[in-house]
Amino acid sequence: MDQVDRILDQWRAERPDLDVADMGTIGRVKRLQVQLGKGMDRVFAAHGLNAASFDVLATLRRAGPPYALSPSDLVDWTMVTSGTMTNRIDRLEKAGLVRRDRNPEDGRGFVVALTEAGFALIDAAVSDHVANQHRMMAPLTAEERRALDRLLVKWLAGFEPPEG
Amino acid sequence: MDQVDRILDQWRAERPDLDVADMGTIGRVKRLQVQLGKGMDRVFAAHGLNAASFDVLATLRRAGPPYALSPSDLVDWTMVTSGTMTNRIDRLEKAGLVRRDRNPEDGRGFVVALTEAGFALIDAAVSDHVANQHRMMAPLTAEERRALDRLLVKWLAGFEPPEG
DNA sequence: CTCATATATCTTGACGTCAAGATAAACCGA
DNA sequence: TCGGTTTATCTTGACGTCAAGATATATGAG
Repeated sequence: MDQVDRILDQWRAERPDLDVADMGTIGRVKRLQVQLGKGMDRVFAAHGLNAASFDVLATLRRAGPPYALSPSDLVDWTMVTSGTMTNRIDRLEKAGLVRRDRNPEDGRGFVVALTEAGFALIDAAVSDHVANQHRMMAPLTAEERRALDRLLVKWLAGFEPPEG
Repeated sequence: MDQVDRILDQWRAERPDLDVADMGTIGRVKRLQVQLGKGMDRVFAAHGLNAASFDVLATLRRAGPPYALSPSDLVDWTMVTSGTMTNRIDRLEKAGLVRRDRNPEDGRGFVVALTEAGFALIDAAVSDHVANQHRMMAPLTAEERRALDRLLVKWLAGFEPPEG
């Protein structure tokens, strides 16, 4: 009997006409996301980052050399709007973790590149981050994790059709 | 090969020392939450609500008669801070969907009560909401939904221990 | 009865986000 | 070459949220 069960019981008492089984599953996804977010924020904060700045630095890092992408590329990878990305880049630039260089191939735009400090910071942070994610999966066995991931892949495919 | 797989492939190429399987699962939870949130927002907007206002009205509605809770009770049910709840109540009060009545049992506080308009609105909205959630689960079979819910219950219990 | 402490709620200031629109440069057909 | 269209990026204004602290009332030990 967790908090979600208590909510469903209330609905069943007040609105017995509704089938709230799916509400429970979706509610648990929401609550898990909140808890996972808090857990990840702690690791980011230990490196002077937050989820937004980690997201950008990690995207640049895993893109490989020369660790530089246009703001549009970053928007495509990160599920945020262009206005949000402008803010994120502004903050990271002030912190000396990225640089804006004129895009030699398109005079309308820039490329955002990791600085040396940015590279060192994200490389250390992502190691801690992965260890932390591993700890947060502890309630599930290896087999359960595989089963869960398979179900999430199938569900997510209904919203973000896989390509290629 | 979905977007999460592409991200994991990048990490495996750039940082083969990291085991990123858990990152994939957690990333999928995040992306699902974003997609589910967008889907739910559309239904809320159709009733002139957003996720924040729906959350409060639904909590009051499912509490049963007299559809009134203290701000503290609302905070306990909704995973937000007291400051956030004050803002939410302010907006709902301006919209005429809830009322603040002095709490006869505790002069420090109030009870927040659904108005007639608030009751009618949330009762209609929640019916649409449940139907919408059902549609968003369409990618999974009934059996898969049960399996998924079971796994989420177990995982979430690691963060929010069940009581009673 | 009184005062120290606990509790309930609200206020303030800072973020991160989005939608919509502004700006500027590239591209392309005629 | 030139002007219209497309694209890349940034700006603006409005929200929702949180952390920390302020305010007001209740409670209880003496």
